[in-house]
Amino acid sequence: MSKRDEILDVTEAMIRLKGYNAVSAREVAKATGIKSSSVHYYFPNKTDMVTAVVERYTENFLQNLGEPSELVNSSGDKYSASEVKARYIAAFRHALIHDKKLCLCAVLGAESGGLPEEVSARTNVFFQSNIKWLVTALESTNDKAESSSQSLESNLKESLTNNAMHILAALEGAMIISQTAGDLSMFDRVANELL
Amino acid sequence: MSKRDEILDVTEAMIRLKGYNAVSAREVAKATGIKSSSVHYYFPNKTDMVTAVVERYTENFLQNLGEPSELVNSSGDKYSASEVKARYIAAFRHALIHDKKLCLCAVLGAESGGLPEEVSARTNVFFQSNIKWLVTALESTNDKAESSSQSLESNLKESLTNNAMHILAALEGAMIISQTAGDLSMFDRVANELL
DNA sequence: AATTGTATATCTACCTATAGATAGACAAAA
DNA sequence: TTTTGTCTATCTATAGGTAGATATACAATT
Repeated sequence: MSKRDEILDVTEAMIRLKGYNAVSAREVAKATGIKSSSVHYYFPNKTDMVTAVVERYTENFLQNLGEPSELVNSSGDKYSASEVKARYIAAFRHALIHDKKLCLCAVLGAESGGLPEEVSARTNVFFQSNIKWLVTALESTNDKAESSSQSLESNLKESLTNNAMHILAALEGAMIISQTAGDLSMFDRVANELL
Repeated sequence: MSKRDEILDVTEAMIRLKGYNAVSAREVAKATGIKSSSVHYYFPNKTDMVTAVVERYTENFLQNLGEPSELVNSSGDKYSASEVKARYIAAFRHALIHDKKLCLCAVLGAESGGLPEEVSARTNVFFQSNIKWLVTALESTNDKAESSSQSLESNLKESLTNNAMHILAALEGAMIISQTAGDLSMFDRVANELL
């Protein structure tokens, strides 16, 4: 792996644990075996560095979710709404249980009032593209009645969007609360309510 | 108001905007019209100061919610589950819309891996007492079937707890996402899904 | 083959600003 | 005359960032 990628890895991990302002170039440098001035060789300033981290995180996250249109289960059938949600939940669950860290954008979003604009803008892109993914994936299922009460065509998309926002919000919140409580099972209890 | 309370107010507001590590004694001092050494007169160190902020925030929040047993509507009837949830949502809505800030504990929870233990412990107390409040308030309503599918007595409480965690998580997440998006209406769209 | 040039990646050394905190003077109030 | 609240002055550590030396590798030039 390139040194640049190592730097991005370490920076991402540190932010996901402690937040933007708790991460310094010196710490990142120490963890990657170089000096802080060498970190500045790759990323002239902290804003650039964290912007790159958020962009990479968002790309990887969406790539891991896959194209909403290509979601088919083992029988080759289109996903049901429940299957879409389960797949989506699994992505967040992996971040929390496997990485033992929060979602990068939950952390940055919580600090967003004090971040460089470039960083908070990228954080928002993560949220918006997640909502879009969920809406698209849920739209292409058959059991559309699942999502809400309305059935007028014009309200269906809005209703799915509300549902998508709700799912994203609940998962981000559940990660924060269960991590703070030191009780990761709490995440699953919330996630089960969403299916 | 006492200088001590002014300091707590300013510190709380700053953390809710930018996070723990973006707040300094000097900034707090400037905003309260004193010098940073005078801040240390009231709070020997930052951990003490923020611990006091979180404790006060939690007390005020619970006090504002009121005793779960005393929740009665204008007709003098016990609250329905929907009314309990609406009341709970209103407390978070006030923080976001009126104060124009996130929930203190959403911010601190997101940074919890890098906080002094005293602070993260108090943050967890906020979450746990909120869950307890919600469970108690929902328990004392009549329409218990609302919350989930199980009906065995032993599972009822667990089911209510899951529901409470879910509501808390969704509200905390919704605050973060809508604040980052600069679109506070998103909060209401998520909140409506919870009723 | 030896030499030179250039890009890449790293270092040491340093600068300025700020963070958290302390010591001790001073003034007003109780 | 002790307590309360504030100040000035200062310390040490760290943050973010820059300048400029150095080393290495690879290519082009003679």
